[in-house]
Amino acid sequence: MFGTAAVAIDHRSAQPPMSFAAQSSRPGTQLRLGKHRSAYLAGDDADRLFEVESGAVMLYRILDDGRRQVVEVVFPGGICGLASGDTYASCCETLMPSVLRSFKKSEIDRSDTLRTRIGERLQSQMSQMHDHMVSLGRKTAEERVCTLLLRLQEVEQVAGKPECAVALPMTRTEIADYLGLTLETVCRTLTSLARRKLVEAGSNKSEFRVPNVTRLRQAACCDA
Amino acid sequence: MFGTAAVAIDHRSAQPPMSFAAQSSRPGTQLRLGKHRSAYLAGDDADRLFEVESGAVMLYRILDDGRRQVVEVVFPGGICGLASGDTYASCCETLMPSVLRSFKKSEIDRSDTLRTRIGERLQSQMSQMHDHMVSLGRKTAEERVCTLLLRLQEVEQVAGKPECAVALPMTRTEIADYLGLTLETVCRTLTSLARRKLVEAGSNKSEFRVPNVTRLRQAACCDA
DNA sequence: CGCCTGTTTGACGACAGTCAAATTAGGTGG
DNA sequence: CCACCTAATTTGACTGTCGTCAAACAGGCG
Repeated sequence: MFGTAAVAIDHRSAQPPMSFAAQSSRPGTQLRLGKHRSAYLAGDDADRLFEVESGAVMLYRILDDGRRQVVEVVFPGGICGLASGDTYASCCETLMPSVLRSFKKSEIDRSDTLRTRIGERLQSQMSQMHDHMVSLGRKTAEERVCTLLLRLQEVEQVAGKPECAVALPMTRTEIADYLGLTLETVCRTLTSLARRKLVEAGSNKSEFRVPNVTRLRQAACCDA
Repeated sequence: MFGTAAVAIDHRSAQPPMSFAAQSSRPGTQLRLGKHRSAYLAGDDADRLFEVESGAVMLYRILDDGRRQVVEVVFPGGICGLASGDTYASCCETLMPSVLRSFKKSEIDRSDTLRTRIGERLQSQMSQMHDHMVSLGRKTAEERVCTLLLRLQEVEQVAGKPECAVALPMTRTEIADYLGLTLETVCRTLTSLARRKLVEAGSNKSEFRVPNVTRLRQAACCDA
């Protein structure tokens, strides 16, 4: 279903200007991708690991009948490209123009620093995956959407944007496939949240303001 | 909600006889636990990592209102006890009498071999978590149950039991909390599978035979 | 034997999915 | 700049799967 033919995909698409600190001094090679580009597809030879430097990517799997589940959304600092076999089990696609740093498996085996760094990152990603499984298994549609909004808000805070605006760097379909819902349910839920002033629609369809984080947190049923 | 008081829990309960190869030569300390015992609880000081040597454990989180989600089921060879903060975010409980090997964080930092070994394990666990998120987000009740049965069957195969019998080392409630369903739905689904001869009830309520793995795989909608 | 826990089955309801149509946004070319 | 086209989003009506509530049943142990 996902052949290695896909490797041909666009490893140097048109790219907005971006600058990064200390990028030349780091190991690995940089990979700049436009919006909605694949870094790799399920079935590709899993010879590389990636660190997201800027932007965001999603990892997803697709069932034979077309159902899709986004299993991870990875922001700067996060790792993707892990595989237990010798091919990737998931596809990796950018949500926005992104820069990835790619490391050969052999390169990693040789570097202690790299392995340690990756190990640390994986711990926090595992924890986030656990959170997300709670969402998928036990939360209502509204709670899932609120949980995602809070997560995105947190990411922006960390990135140094202290505003209460939250950018949704995903289409409704992508959100739905991440939250285990349909796009219609995501729409309805966002509308409902807006009607009840838990969020306020921004200028853009992919931007919201959160007037009261505490109230949103309650609606998300977050213990975290 | 989950205080460290719980540390008092039963770290030396009655134990059936078990023997392990080369256990004395390995680092870390052994922890023998009876059925339904906690190795740690959410909120406990996260100073240790565990490897399951025999038996099986589940990791779960509980929401304030009591909803529970089992986020991982870990079989021999698997790792648990990872934490991104300084306390565990999940609870770890045995599904059956089990032996864990526990390592101090400091012990791991000092050992390359240990870190490498753990890293490898984590890759396959991440992959299984991805699989499970597909179940939770996109599969029907029946597909989830079939997927779990297949997974358990695989585990038994690896453990060297080439029979077609599958032991369910979990109560219906635990299965439900793992699959994001209710125990009633799990019951009904198992009954339905049995009626349609996709599984055959064993002597024990917690044992099934799988007459035709291929048919079960189709019912599980597995691409893997 | 009786109690307790776990499992099974049934009746009913609700939350989210499906199907469909309307509306909006974004991008392209004249 | 505007018209047009396509993709994305929103909303509505209806359906179905699974959850809820409840009761019966089975098994293990004192």
